[in-house]
Order: sequence, then C-alpha cells, then structure tokens
Amino acid sequence: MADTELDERKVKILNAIIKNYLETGEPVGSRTISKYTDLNLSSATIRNEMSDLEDLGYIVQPHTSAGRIPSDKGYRFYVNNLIAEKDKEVADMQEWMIEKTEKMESLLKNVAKTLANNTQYATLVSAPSVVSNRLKFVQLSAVDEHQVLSVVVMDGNIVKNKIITVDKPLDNETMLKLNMLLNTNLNGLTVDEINLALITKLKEQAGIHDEIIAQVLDTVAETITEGDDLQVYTSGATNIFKYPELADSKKASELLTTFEEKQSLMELLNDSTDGNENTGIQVYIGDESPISTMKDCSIVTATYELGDGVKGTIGIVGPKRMDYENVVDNIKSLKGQLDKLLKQEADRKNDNRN
Amino acid sequence: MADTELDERKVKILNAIIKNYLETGEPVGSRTISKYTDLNLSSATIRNEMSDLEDLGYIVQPHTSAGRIPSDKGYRFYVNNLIAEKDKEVADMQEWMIEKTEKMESLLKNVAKTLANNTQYATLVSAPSVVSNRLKFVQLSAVDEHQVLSVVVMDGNIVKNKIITVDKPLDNETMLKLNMLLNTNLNGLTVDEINLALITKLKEQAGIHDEIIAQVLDTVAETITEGDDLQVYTSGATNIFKYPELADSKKASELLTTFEEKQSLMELLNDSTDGNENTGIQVYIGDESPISTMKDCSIVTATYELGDGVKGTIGIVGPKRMDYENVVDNIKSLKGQLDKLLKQEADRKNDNRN
DNA sequence: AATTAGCACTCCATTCTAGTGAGTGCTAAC
DNA sequence: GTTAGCACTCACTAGAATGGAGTGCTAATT
Repeated sequence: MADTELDERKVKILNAIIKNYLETGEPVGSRTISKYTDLNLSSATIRNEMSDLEDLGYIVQPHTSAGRIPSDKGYRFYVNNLIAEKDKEVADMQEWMIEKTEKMESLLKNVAKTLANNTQYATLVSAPSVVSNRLKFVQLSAVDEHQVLSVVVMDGNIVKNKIITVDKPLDNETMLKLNMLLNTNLNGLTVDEINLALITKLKEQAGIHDEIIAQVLDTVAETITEGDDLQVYTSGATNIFKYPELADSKKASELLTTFEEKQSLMELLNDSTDGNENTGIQVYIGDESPISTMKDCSIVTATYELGDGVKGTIGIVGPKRMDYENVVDNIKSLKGQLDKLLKQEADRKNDNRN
Repeated sequence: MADTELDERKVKILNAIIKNYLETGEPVGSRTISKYTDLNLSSATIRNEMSDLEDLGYIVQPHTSAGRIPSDKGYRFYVNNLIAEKDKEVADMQEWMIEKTEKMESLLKNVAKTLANNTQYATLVSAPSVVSNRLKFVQLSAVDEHQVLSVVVMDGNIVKNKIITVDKPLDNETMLKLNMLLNTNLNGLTVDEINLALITKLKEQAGIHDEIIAQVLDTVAETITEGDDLQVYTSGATNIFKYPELADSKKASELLTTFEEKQSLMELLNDSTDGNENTGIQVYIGDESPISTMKDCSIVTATYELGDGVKGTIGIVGPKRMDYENVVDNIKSLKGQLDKLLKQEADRKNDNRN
C-alpha cells in the first residue's frame, strides 16, 4: 500500500506531521517533529525530508517561514493507509437507541443525533430510497364525506399518508372493494413495477370507480415519491463553530445554509451510494467533495443496506483535520448495527411469509 | 398613546433616530438628524434634546463621543406607536402556497419558508397543539401477523401513525370490532376527554381483548403527544448572518444551536400563546425575550386559531433593529390567511355534520 | 554519503504610536 | 429657546518597531 515514492522514514515523518496537525490545527515545524518522533533525527534532517515531501506534494507551507500542513494529497495518503490497515477494534456503541424500531423516522433522527454527539461533527442521514422499496400494505379509509385517507406502508415500516378530497362520498362496500383491489394487486411490488398495464387492469376492475382508482394511484405514487428528496435528517450542524478554520462568518454561513436547505445534501448522499467499493466507507477530502460549499471540509459516508438494493447513507462532515480514525470507527460500527437490525427485520418478514 | 413625558418634538426626533438606525445599523449623530428631519433645527438643539432622551432612557451611547442608538425602551416606544396606529395596508400575499391544505405539515413548512424569504429573518412556525384538538378518525389495520398500524386523524387533518407490535395475530373480525369500538367512542373527543372511566368502559367492551385495547390506547395517547414537543418548523435561520451584530461566531453559534434543537423554541411559542391581547401580535424586544440566547434579538409572534382554543404560533426572529413595520404587516397578513383558511375547513366540517 | 550545527533570512503576529474624524457637552452670544 | 463655537473624548486606522517561530543553505562532523 505504501507508495514507492515514499521510503519508510518519509512515511513516518508524514504521519507525524499529520497526527500533530490533527491535534493542534497549527502548522507544524521541523523541531517539533524532531522531538515528537522516536526517530532521533535532528531538526535539520527533518527539514530536508520535509522539503522533499513538499516537492512531492504531500504537505504545503501556508507561507515561507511557517511550518507545514498536510495537503489534500497528504490527507488522502493518510486516510488510505488508515482504512486499509485498520479493520478491527470497532468501538462498542450504545444500543438503547435502536430499541424502538417502529418508526423509521425517529430511528434515523436518533442515529444522526448520537453520531453528532459522539464525534462532535455535523452529521446527516438519508432515509432508504423508497423508489425501489416494496409496498407492504395499502389502506384507504373514509375520514368524512369528502375526504379519504390513504396510508401506505413500505418495507422497513416506512409509513406515508395523505388525504384525498373526493367529490362524492364513497359507500362502505366500495371502500372495501377498493382496498381489496389495491392490496391484492400492489402488495410486494416496488414503485417501478407499477406500470401502465397494471394501472389499466386496476381501472378496469374498478368499473365505474375507475376515476377514483386513478386518483388513488396518483396519490400513491405521489405519496411515495413526494418528500423523497427531503428525506434527510441532520444533526449537530452547529458543531462546525468548534473548528476555527470553518467558523468564520462567510464559511459558516454557506455551510449551514447547505445544511438547512438539505437539497444539495441529497446529491452528496446519492453520490456516495454509487462510489464506494467493498468497505462501504467513502471519504471525500477537500476538493474531492461533490458539494462546492464543502471544499474546506472532509466528508465520511457509509451506505447501509435494507436488502434488495434499497440503500440509505450516513454521513459526517467536519474540518479536513478531522479525527478520521474515530470517525471511521464510529460510522463503521453504526453501519454494521443498522445493517444487522434491518436484516433482522427482513428475516422476520420472510418468516412470516412462509 | 404618546407618553406624557415626551413632547411632540422629542417624539419626532426619537423616531428619526430609530428609523435612521434601522437602516444603517450605525449610531446616529445630532448633525445627521438636523439634516434628515424637516424640523429645521441646528445640531446643537438636537444635541440638547438627545441628551434629554438619553436621560429618559430612550436612547443610549455605545461610548462617549459616539452617536446614539435606541435602547430597548426606545424600540418599545416605537413599536407600540406603530402597532397602535397602523392597522391598515396589510400587504397582499401569495395565496398559491395555501392551495394544498391536505397536509398540515407541508403547509406549515411552506409558511415558514415564505415568511423567511419575504422578510429575510429567521422564522418558526408551531403546529397547532394537538392536545386540545379533537379526534376525527381512528383506524387499526393489520400490516402483517405481528404488526398493527394505528392511524389517527385529528381536526385540521393532522395525521399521526404508529406501528404496534403484538404477540398474537388478530383475526379480521376482532379487528373490525376494535375499530368500531374505537371510532364510536373516541371520535369527536379531545385527548383530555379520554379519561379513566372511558378507558375502563372500552376495556370491558373489548372483552378478552382488553389487553390489546390498553396497548392501543397507550399508543393513541403516545401517538398524539409524542412528537408534540418537536412540532415546530423553522426556516431561514442562516439569515442571521446578514446582520453583523448577530453574525459573530459566538452569538451566531448560540442562536443557531437554539434553532437546531427546537426544544426551547417551544417555550417561546407557548409563551406567546398566552401573552398577547386583542391584536394577536406579540413583540419581544431584547431582554423581554423568554429565551436567553435571544437577548440581542427581537421576536415578533402571532397566534393563529384553528377553532375551539386550538392554537398555533408563527414567529420571526431578527436583530433588534428589524424592520418592524414590514414584519408586522407580513405576519399579520399571514395570520389572517391562516385563520381564514382553517375557519373555512372548520365550517365545511360542520356543514358535513348537519 | 548521510547527518548535524550554525547562521542569516523571511514573514507573521503583536504591540505601540501617532493621527484622523465623528460626535459630544458646555458656554456664551443671539 | 436657539445657535455658534470650541475644547474634549474616544474609536478606528495606518505605520513602525519588536519578537519569535521556522526555514534554507553551507560547512563541519560522523
């Protein structure tokens, strides 16, 4: 894994520089390293090595006669080694918060909150994309003469509801019939699988009530897709004030606005879903970030699975000098727990079916 | 309305000072006023008057040899006159956003967003307190063998749902029976009215299923009250960065954290519900605010009614030198529209009942 | 050939020093 | 009661002086 362009000593020195900078946030000088490491080298030697490292692009000087700070490339090197070599020691995490799974929404809110508390960075969690998720249950009920409540339950107990206004009251019998029709035909399907043929078939079977079926189906589709863009929960956004390099008015404003609007966060999370390979962990450093307002940040994301390719994402946003080890451990652990938890539920569901 | 301690000229000068300060945010000096007003007085005269106004506590000097800025008392005087005398010219507001009332939640989110855009301050909107609101419809449905979905619809089409886990599957007949039982007994009641006697009665009628009824009732209560503390939507919190006096790291951090946590915002909104008299508009200036992190802000709130004492609140948070006129106009107009809208719905409901 | 000591140099950050200007308060004249 | 005039205060700014951390280079050392 160690690049050939760096000999062992350079690697040690680079790591020392980065570790130190992660702690202090100040440029680190040759004398500091000379003492900090067990290499027993004088500051002059370190200076020569640092000069090489700078030529190679791993570190930079904010100005002549200042110490060095890691470049994006330096961070990248550090993180690659970290993730490749560490794959143990996943910290134990509180499980209390997963007790009540009934509500997906509050579960995810809790995940975001806990993670923000543990890491002191800003966190975001996206709900599993509903589009390729399966319908579990549909129900229409007459609330009053002109209003019909439609409730849709998806796998993972994601519940959506909407009130439809109808011109004429529906009698009980029709209601029952429609419910039967909807449930027998739709249950177990994904949104993608509800195609025109099926819709036509449903309408035929509904007879004179085809108008209503159409409206209901529209609503079902709408119900499922509507807030989908906005299904992202954030927490600890104001933690960024803890890091001076992000806390100045302009940057903080941009960052927090990004968090408030949530729109562009989705892009980030979607991007993560594709990108990462085997580990499921994705790290963006500085300019690597897909969101321009986060050029001065690092982002760590993990994708959790709900089965059948239905995925959601957890993310952490902090300064470039974030505590990558701790963050990766935390997020890995959480991802594991979510995977496990949702797996359990999927299994339980299958048991029921058999 | 004009206080006896201020003669007409002092009032004019005070107003001039405040108006000018609202625009510029800079301390305003005697020479500025001397030109700005049509009083044709020299700066020296203004100085004398300003000295008096300072003695009376309406304005303060940030330091000797600076101009004056309004004190909280000064703002208060200004606002009182403003609200008392202005009761016309309520700006016309876009109505498009109220088209789709089906979902209370998105309606309120929209209200917050629109208001934030119009005023460029931070806004918050609380959902009508569900506690004294009436149940409109309750429904239990079996999602699978161990999970029962309970949906509760309140007046104003506030829909809440929750999934209950049960040990034994419920057969169709029981389900129907329970639904009948719940709806005939609970519809039209407020949460407060569901007392022990009623619960006992329900349990008796449920026979061997009293356990389930208990659990369901628990859930209904929980469903209704649970997220109730958190039912507050905010928008434009990051607008505070537009006002230098709030944008420094420390203050901004505190303020935004308050907005993020939402907990204490509830106190503010609850406080407003009681406080205001006939107009329905409440203005907190600086220290008057019930939330300590907003000591440097002004807050304008309005209470909207959903009928039967069920109330929600709209609020705007900005710097003390906020554009009170515009804010009050906006919030008044919005309150009016919400009142009207919800009134309509209440009427429609009553029509249906007759 | 690699390492180190030593020294001159650079540049940021801090402190101090006027200098400037907006604004006041007071007094005396109108 | 109003105004002109003047001395005074105080924040803000620019510039100069100082100190210190850190570098790069060269020559000596191992």
